[in-house]
Parts: sequence; structure tokens; C-alpha cells
Amino acid sequence: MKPCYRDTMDPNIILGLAKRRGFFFPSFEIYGGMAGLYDYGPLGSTMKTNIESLWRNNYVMREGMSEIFSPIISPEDVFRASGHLSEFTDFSVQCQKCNQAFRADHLLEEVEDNPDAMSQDELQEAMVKHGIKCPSCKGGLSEPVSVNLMFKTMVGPIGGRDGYMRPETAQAMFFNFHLLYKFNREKLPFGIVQLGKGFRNEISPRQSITRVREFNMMEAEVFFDPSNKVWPGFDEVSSKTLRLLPDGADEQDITLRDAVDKGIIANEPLAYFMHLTQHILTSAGLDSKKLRFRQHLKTEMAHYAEDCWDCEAMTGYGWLELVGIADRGCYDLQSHIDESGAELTAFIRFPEPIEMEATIIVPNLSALGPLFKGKAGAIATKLSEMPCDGLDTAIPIVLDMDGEEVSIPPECFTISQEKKKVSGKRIVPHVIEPSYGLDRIFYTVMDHNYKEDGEYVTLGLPVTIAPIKFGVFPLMSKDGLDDMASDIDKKLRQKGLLTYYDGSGTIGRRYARMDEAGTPFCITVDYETKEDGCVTIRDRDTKDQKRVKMDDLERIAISLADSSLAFEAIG
RNA sequence: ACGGGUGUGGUGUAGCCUGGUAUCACUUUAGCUUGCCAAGCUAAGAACUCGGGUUCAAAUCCCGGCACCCGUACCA
Repeated sequence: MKPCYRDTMDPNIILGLAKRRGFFFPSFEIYGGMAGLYDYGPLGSTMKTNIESLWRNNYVMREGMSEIFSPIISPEDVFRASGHLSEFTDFSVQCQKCNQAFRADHLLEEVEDNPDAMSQDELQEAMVKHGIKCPSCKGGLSEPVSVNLMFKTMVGPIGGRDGYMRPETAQAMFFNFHLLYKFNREKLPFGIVQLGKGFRNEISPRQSITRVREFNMMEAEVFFDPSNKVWPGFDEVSSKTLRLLPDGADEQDITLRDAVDKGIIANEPLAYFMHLTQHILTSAGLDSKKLRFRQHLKTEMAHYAEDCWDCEAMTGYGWLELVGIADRGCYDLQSHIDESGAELTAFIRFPEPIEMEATIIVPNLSALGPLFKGKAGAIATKLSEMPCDGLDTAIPIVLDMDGEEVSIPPECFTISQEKKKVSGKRIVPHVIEPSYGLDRIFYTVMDHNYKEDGEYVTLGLPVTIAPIKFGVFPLMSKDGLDDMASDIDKKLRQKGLLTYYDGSGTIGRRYARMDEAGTPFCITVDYETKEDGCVTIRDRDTKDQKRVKMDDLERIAISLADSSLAFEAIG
């Protein structure tokens, strides 16, 4: 489906503003630039921090999840387990006539069973065997060339170990599960978050900061008992609506409750985090009319995923994926269990311990040892794990030890009835992963809040996101007004509010400068201040002014900045 | 990655065809002025994407790199 570009911003206008006002710009420009790498400038860095704080306020403060901070450089094993090593390595072929590039495994999909898993040589063989030609012009194709989208590096300068720059922040939350589970006092569900950089060597970075090689993510991994997938707080928001675009159905506004009941969204927590996402994004100033949740098609969803929704925003680049919220089942933990052998499981207690009677084989090590020497340990393990129904204690047990038949004489084991108290079971938790692309959200904040009235540009950022909270001006830079304004400026900064003092040019120009930077309020010291001790506070969006006593200014400014006081409510 | 287009102060641009000291506006800075919304005056600062070639001389012509935009592909 072609995106609809009506009522959307021309990206070039955003890019110009971003560069002029120091939000973001291409990196390394004086050295010719480097595709897919951007700097956040003075205002951009602060706004990025503000978006992160907003996110933390919701995930860490409101939902009670715990934050971790782990290395970017990671050993190869991590990505062998996660699947990135194979998933991020494609084999590409190119048409020798029309030069178009294709994925080799895609061309073989109809004639081979599992081309995705084939090696370079196997692919080449299969291509020749089936006489694959270019699908668009029937020209001959080149040999498959390996394309890996992870940045590889060497850990240790001499004879080091292969490492990769992580392509997402998620993995540490999985492979540290055993510790994090303990930290959360062995209770499910619980959530872990990580904010940080990820790296992908994109074939073709484009569209400014929305598709870059080094990017910022805010990710949560929420672990559940699969038999009890609930998240506290769902009931409170279950009557809220979301705009959904389900796989195979029309776009619709629907309540969380209905969407879960009708099976459109797979479970309550998934719906809950979708709503939380909507809440965070609109708090960051995104226009809810330009947001939707699109369900992954069956074909694009990873095979292990139970359900997956992208939150998309309409921007000057078309629909842009900002957030992915996926129920990934137990895939990630299980993969790390398989790869590392670590016990990344949770223990689910039964309401009452269950008494069980079991027949078990007890190996007699003092007999096994002398008889089987080095193999005794492995034999003992195998004995105690094997089913023992109908075994006779008088007959030797025959075991298959790596292809070798071994007969275990009866004196080496006993069979006994045991009563066991089972108080619970070990399970591999399921995980729901809300994953936010910070840079894309950043871009969309600018896109959705850009306002133009003729030549006059206002960036209508919400107070919490705006880098500068207050412009502080003397009406005239003389007669002591400048000193009074500087004083106010200094005091507000001491209270932790980022201000911008400006005493140059006309007052209108100073207001305009702040409007374009998205600063929500300006404080002006004028001649009356000397007489009545009041200053004006001017609201960016209405241009209205209120006079307030300087004695009340700090208190009011703090309340305005944390949104606990609306401008209109100033007395 | 392929095809097409584009690269001039912080931003937007003129100049390129037809080679000869780079245009204009906004912005910025300093001063004057200005008593609440990009006013005015004076002055200043600031650019030819990079490398190579042709030429007495290259922003301009030729070749190559880099970056950006669009399409296809790729990717989430």
C-alpha cells in the first residue's frame, strides 16, 4: 500500500530547522560525512534526554521495571544464540544484465525446502541445478555473496576473540535472566529495561535519523508465567481505545477489552503495553490522529512469535515504525539455555505441594566405580534419568552409551519406591518485548509539532520534552533590567530548570527565536517590575501573557515545567 | 547494492550551457535605535562537497570518490 503524504511535513523543512537550531545534523560533515551517522546537537541532546526521562518515568517509575546497562561489544556466542548471526547474514546475488540485487534464498524458495539455512556453496549449487535466472529480465546471475548486517570487531588486539556490536539492547536482559530473576525475588511477572545504542550496518541508510547505522533504543523485556499472562493495571485502561490495523482486517478503533476478547490482540499484557506506548508517544507530543498499531502479517512475523504489533506514525516519510511490541514466547530464553547450558528458568510454586510416589533407580556408585572407571559417572546419570516401569532388579540393564552397548549388573543399582513432595515446577518464562526506536520518535516529535504561520515557525513541543523550558529576557538591556533578568535566569537554573538568557535585539525577535526552538514559556522583566515586583510569563502557543510576583516565580516555574500547573491556571 | 537526480556562507539561493576577483535575502555578531511579538540604521563575520585531469586561468569542462534526494532492492 502506498503511503499517503497528504498533510505531512516535507522532511527538508525539518532537516533545515534541525540543523539551524542544533537538534541534529549529519556527522563528520567537514570530512565528507558518513552515511547513516548523525549528531544530536545542543538542543537535540537535551531533548533526547527528555524523551528518555519520559520513557523511564513510565516504564521504571510507573510500571516498576528495573533498568540495566550492559556492554555494546558482545561475544559471538550471544548472537549465535539469538539468531542474529544467521538472521543477519544474507546471501545476495546480482543480475549481470540489469544489475538488480536479490536475496539468493528468496529466489530458491519455491524449489528448495529450507533455502534460508543453506550455505554459500549449497546456494550456488542449487542456483545452477535449478537454472535460476533474474526474475525481472531473465539475465544471468552472479555467485551468492555474503552480506552481514552486524558490525564485527576484534576483542583484544592480538589473537583476540570475535566480537560484534550489538544490533539491539535486548540480549543482555535475556542472558542475565537468572540474576535478574533473583533480584526480583523470584516472582513473575517482572520487567527489565535497557536504553542504549544498537548498531546495524544497513545496506542503504536513508531518511535522516529514521534509518541509521548507529541508533538509540529503549527496550523492555517483560517476563511472564505462560499459564498466567496478566499485567496489573490492565483493568484500569481496558476501556481505552486504540487504532488497530489487524492482519487481514480493516483499520478500526476498538477498546483494549474488546480487542483481547475478540482475539485481535493475543493477550492482556500485549494490549496493555500497546496502550502504554500510545500514552508515552502522545505525552511526547505526537498527534494521536497520526498514530496506528499495525499487526505483523503472518508471513513477516518470526516463526516463534505469538503476536506482534508495530506502532506507526504518519510522517513526511510516510508511515514510520516507531515501536514494536511482540509476544516472543519463550524463544529468547530457550535459545540462550540451549546455547550456554545456563539455567534461565523460573520456579512456579503450586498452591499446595503435591505428594508424588515414584519408582526410581538409585545407582550404586561404589559398585559402578570399580567396574566402569571413567564412564561410571555418565552411566549413573543415565540410570537415574531412565524410566523404570516394569524393571526387574534381578536382570542387568542394557544401556546404549554413545553407540556402545553396556550391560549393568544388578548389584550396581537398586530400585526403590520414593515419596516425593513437589512444591512447583521449573518453566521457561514467556517474554513480551516493547521496543522503542528513540531516533524515530525524536524525528516524529519534530514532524508532528512543526507549525508555520507564513514565515513564522513555532515548534509546539510539550513542556516535558522541550529542551529549554524558559527564555528569560530583560525588556531592554539597560537600566538594571538586564541584571534583574540575569538573576532570575541564574535562580531558575539552580532549581534545575534549563533556561536561556537573551538580551539582544528586539523582544519580538527573542520570542521568535524561542518559539522556533520549542521553548514553551518566556519570562520578561520590564520597567514596571521595578515598581510592582512582577514579571510577565508569556505562553508560546497563545502568545498570552500573565504577570506574576517575582516571589512566586520559582514556585510557578517549577509547576509549569513539570506540567502540574497549566499556563491558563496561573492566578 | 543498482538506476536517475542534486551538491555554492548557518539557512535558502544567483552564477555553470558560453572558464577570468561568487549574487541576493534571511540568520549571526558589535554598536546606535527600540518600552512586549522576526521594525530601522551602521559595521562585521561567513560558502563554491572532496581528489585528480584539461587550461595561462576551473564553482563552471572531463574523470573518480563522498554525501544527500527519488525509485527498485534490502531492512524494522
